[in-house]
Amino acid sequence: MSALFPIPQAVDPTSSQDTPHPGQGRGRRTPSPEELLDGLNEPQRAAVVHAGSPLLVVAGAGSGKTRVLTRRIAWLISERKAHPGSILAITFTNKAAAEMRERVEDLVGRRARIMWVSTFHSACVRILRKEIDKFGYKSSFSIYDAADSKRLMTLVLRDLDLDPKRYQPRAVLNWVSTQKNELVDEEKATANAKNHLEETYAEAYTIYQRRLREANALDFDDLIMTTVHLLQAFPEVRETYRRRFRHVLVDEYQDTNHAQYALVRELCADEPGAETGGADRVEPSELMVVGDADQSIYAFRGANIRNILQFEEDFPNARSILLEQNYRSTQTILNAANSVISRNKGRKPKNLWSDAGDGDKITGYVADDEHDEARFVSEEIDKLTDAAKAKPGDVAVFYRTNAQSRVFEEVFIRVGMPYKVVGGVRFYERKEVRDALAYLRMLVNPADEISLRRILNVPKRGIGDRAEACVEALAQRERLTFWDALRRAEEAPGIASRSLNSIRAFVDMVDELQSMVDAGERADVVLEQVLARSGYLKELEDSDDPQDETRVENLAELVAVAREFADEPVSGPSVDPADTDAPPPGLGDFLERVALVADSDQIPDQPEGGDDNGVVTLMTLHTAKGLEFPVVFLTGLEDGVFPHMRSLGDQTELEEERRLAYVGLTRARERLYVSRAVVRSAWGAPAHNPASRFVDELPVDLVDWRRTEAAQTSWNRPVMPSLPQRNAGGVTRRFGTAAIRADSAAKAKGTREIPSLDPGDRVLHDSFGMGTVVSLDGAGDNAVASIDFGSEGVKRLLLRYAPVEKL
DNA sequence: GAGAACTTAATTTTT
DNA sequence: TTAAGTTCTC
Repeated sequence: MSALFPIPQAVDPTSSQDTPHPGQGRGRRTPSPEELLDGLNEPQRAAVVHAGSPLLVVAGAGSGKTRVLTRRIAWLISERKAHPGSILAITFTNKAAAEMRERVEDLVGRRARIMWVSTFHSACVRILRKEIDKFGYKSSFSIYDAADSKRLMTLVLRDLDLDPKRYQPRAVLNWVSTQKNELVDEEKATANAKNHLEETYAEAYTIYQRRLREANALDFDDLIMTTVHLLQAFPEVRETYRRRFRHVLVDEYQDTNHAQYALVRELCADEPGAETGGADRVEPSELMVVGDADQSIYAFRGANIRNILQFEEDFPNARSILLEQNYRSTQTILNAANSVISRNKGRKPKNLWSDAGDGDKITGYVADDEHDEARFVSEEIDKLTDAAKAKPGDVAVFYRTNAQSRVFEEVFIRVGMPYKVVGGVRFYERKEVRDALAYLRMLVNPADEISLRRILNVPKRGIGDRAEACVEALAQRERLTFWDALRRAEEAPGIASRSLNSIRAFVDMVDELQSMVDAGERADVVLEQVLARSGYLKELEDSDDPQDETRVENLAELVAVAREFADEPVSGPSVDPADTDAPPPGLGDFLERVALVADSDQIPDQPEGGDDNGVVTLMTLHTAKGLEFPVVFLTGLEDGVFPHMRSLGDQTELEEERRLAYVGLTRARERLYVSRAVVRSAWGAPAHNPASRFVDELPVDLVDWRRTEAAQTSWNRPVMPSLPQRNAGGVTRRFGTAAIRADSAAKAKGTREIPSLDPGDRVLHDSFGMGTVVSLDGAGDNAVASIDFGSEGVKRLLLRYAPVEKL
């Protein structure tokens, strides 16, 4: 757990090409123009030197877009004399940001440090910390992650007395998130509501926002939306940032949502008429966006491919540059990827090519089950390492969902293969880590009710539900924050005197800790004091639950992370050197950093030669975006797994899955493996999945099948009246004891019965909410219903699996 | 108020 | 299968 933070370090092996003078990058270098263009092809050079109009770089996988971005920034500073502080570069992850900063620094020296290179979210936080007082927030606002948001929404829904079955926090939050990504605030959402469901959602949205505000907190989506609103509401603020950022560069533009697009526009768009044409008029900033529509894989969280497809319309007289030469993979791998992605409709044709030669064929393997598949992968890695063809650190294993990592872990542990799972149950989502952070957040921002109530009785200190409810009642009656109500708990009617004593002790402890924070104490010291004084650590240490041992270790790790942070030089990424009044990084800065880390920020840095052979990296396909590995295993290629079951009935979603496959295939440099399991256990019972359609889309002559389904013994194969059809939801369960068990379990639950539906019926779906049946196809197990879920759109659902209930 | 025992729901992807 | 949430019991 050492790479939780983007510690600047070259990871991409190709980065060495960009550091021709190692050790010399610290000073104030002035590279020659030739040096900055060295090794670039024509279109790449054009992108680096382009000046003036908005620029779209369509960068196919592995076409060197990161090089183009870093060289361009260096070019701006070095050749066009741009002030580094006038550059805003947006990347997808913190890690990518740190890498980019490092590489530019290698080219032009330390002055590059004051560029803003960050994610959208970090950049917005930075702006908001400075400006959000204009909206009545305090600059110490908390950032709520998904779990905090869910907790808060649960409270809101409870307050509204809504049936928790009908209105699940997740579903409501998804809806709210969509609104925010579209820059629809709670008032507009209320006005837009077209039916009862939307009215209810809008009401929840309104109260949710009110409580966020009372807690002086913003959720992830608020960070972007509020920044846009700020720039729109205060023209002088907007002018400040427009004048400041003369160069805006956005990476992964295909994954931006509407709010992010609007933010870019606020900063960069030319605006006829807004100014009177006087001397005050600010020339629009230079904008460059880089992306690849074929790698757009975040539509589910609001990303809008239209942003990249219609860039030329959005920004008149924009120029486009296409990068098609791939410097990463063999031609075999590229042909496979091209073949798959070409099945998507309505895409701009693009053909990646490489002069790296054909290389090895793709290796295919059909496993009996997921254990067999994992064993195959591990044995294959063994063979490669024994033959010195690869080191564990060269290898990545990809899968569609995090749950699939378990089998690989089991096998890898058994055979002693070093590995690291990226993502999954993340460090910062562990209970003990979240508890510790909740303490810290509530110290910095006592209005943060969610954090405060999370730890109010953790460890147990005799402040139970009863007492908590009394305090909350007091808070609501007196219009106090929960914390202020706690301080005046003796006024709460009906509160037990025993609870009152506990509350007093708690308040005293918090007061003491808060005075430490106010005194500017280091984050790690505060954290240690929190763990000690709250008794949290002691409770874990005294426990005989073996799980609690690892919890203690995780907390020690968190303290170490805090210490590392506190020891950082003052010019950390979140401190603006241009701000002379910027205080040294404190607890608040630490929490901010922690709130914005992503899975991909923890990808292990590959060792630079030496004896260390690195570790195999396991991750989801989504996390793999932007990375590359000499050896890639693409696993679980089964219809229902990948493409995921929920995408099978929907053309748009299926195309997104296909883009995901394209991303996965193009991560490989030399060797690519594709595998699937005939039988895979999914929540208890084994399921029999047909081959992924993406396998069929690979050119046959490119794949060398090490083992095929025909190699299975006959009793292992499905003996079914109708063999699995390649249709929407071609997922079949095998007959046999397991299937019977699954069926009886389903019956016992009473929800897995296939509902008999007719067009016009009203239904309730677990995540889409209420809908109306439009039409039905098929019968029995294969029955598929088209259901209109209003704002969620019309979905085709396989009734056998879809969590729908007839109303 | 706390812990045990039970039920139930969820399994897509994440800044 | 597992985790999280709810109810029950002391």
